[in-house]
Amino acid sequence: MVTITHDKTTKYSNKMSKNIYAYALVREAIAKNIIEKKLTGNLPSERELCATYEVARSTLRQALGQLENMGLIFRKNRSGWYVCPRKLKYDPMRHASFLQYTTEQGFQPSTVLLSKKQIKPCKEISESLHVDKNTSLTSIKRVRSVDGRAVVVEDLSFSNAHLPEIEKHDLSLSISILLKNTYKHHKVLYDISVESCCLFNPIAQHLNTYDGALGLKVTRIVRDQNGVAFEFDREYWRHDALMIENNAKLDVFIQHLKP
Amino acid sequence: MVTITHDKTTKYSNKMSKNIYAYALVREAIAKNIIEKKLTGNLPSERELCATYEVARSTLRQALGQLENMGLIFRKNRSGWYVCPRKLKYDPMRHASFLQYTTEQGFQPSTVLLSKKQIKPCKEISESLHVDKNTSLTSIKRVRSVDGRAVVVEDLSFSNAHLPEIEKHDLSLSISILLKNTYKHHKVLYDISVESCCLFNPIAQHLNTYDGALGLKVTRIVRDQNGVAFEFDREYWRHDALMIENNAKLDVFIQHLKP
DNA sequence: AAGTGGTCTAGACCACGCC
DNA sequence: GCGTGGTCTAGACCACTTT
Repeated sequence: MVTITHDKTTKYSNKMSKNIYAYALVREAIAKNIIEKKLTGNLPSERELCATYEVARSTLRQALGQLENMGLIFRKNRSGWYVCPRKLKYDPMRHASFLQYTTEQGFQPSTVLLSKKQIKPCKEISESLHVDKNTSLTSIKRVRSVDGRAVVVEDLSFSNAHLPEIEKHDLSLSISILLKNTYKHHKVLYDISVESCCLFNPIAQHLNTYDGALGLKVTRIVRDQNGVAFEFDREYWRHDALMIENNAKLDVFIQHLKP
Repeated sequence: MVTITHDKTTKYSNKMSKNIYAYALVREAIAKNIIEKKLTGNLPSERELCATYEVARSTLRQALGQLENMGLIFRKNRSGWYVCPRKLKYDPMRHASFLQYTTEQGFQPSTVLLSKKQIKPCKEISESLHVDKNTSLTSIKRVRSVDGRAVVVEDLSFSNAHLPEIEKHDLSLSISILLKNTYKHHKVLYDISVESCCLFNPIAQHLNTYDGALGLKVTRIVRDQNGVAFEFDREYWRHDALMIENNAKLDVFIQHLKP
């Protein structure tokens, strides 16, 4: 049970004044309580919040939905609303393992391998890796968590020709370490793209969220030191778990790479 | 007026079957029509769609909201729902002007200067630019559009000391060209961060969207060839207008930059 | 003036988590 | 079995855009 501060004289559903709507007032009131740490852990139940702010449940849920979009709160399926933990900072260009950058930031990481199989590439992958659509690729799906909270589903496809016997390794561990130690890929290039997306089942289920939840989709094409693409990654992140960060790099150097 | 295809035998509000909910069925039906280009331009009115799919308006709006999160449709304030144009590809690391990369992709760009003033830095800016909190900075706000659709609000802060008389230039034009031609900054480094966010007024209004709409926040710290930070940018993008893209760069080179 | 989306209500019942 | 959030309805009125 959590008690929250709330000015009893405020009529949150009084929509007449200055085009300020009830859901916005409720949103701001709850946001204030979260930012000032008066609200932590789980929120009171929706029906309780309705009573507190004197609004209908759908109005309250509009406010909660926006707080969710802001990355302040999230829901566990049918169990309640919770204040979001801090975001993980992630540099998709950096040659660092999930284990490394999560522990650097004080998180407890874990990984579960969902599947491992041989696939034929879809159009996007065959074009990106420059392989024929009948080439066999090793495909693995993994879900990765920080502090017990699932944050990303990865869908990785590897060129068997480029990484012989890749399928025989333990692929729930760090791929970047495997590339370094077994395949001697110390120099790696990335093509990255990031966009806003929706998470649908079954990905949403793996992330303990709902069908249609907000996400961030990160796509990576990994190349060896000669520029040959050998790995295609799709990462579906919880939108509220992630801040993409990339530190200064010299534009000039990049131009030197294209002689 | 737009006619849409729709299997008349499907009862969209029959929620009993296989945990498939009405809003998900409506969402998929409309998405299919958009992807197959049977729906273009503006959608039928909400009340019309309610009748078509035999659902209540709030159920329909849940479906529309998810299609909006998917980046398939967007709304113009109280005028209707529209199919989204294609996304702009944007590389925040690249030393290219807005004019350049939009026209490269076949868009018609435009920029409006909203304000230009001298400010004192907030905590985040003073730390990023390593300047005292009493230092005066030139701050400009701009809104940029492609094909007449506002897509990003920029909030740029420049170090006056580093860019003397910056305030005297026409700041609705390209800053990167100004840096090159006037200040001879041919080599520039960036620190970038990207995260999901909500757009609130007045930013939401500049982007012709609603208070609480989804957005992407891109933060950039720009440094000169010596690594000295002289510009702090905050960019608030429509979430449905943008795909962040960054092409392959050698990790090794970056390590060489830190001797 | 008519039509649109935007806000809001007061209910109802369901599916699932937790005890 | 109780409490939670999840889905859904059928209205009402408002603010704004379009005609």
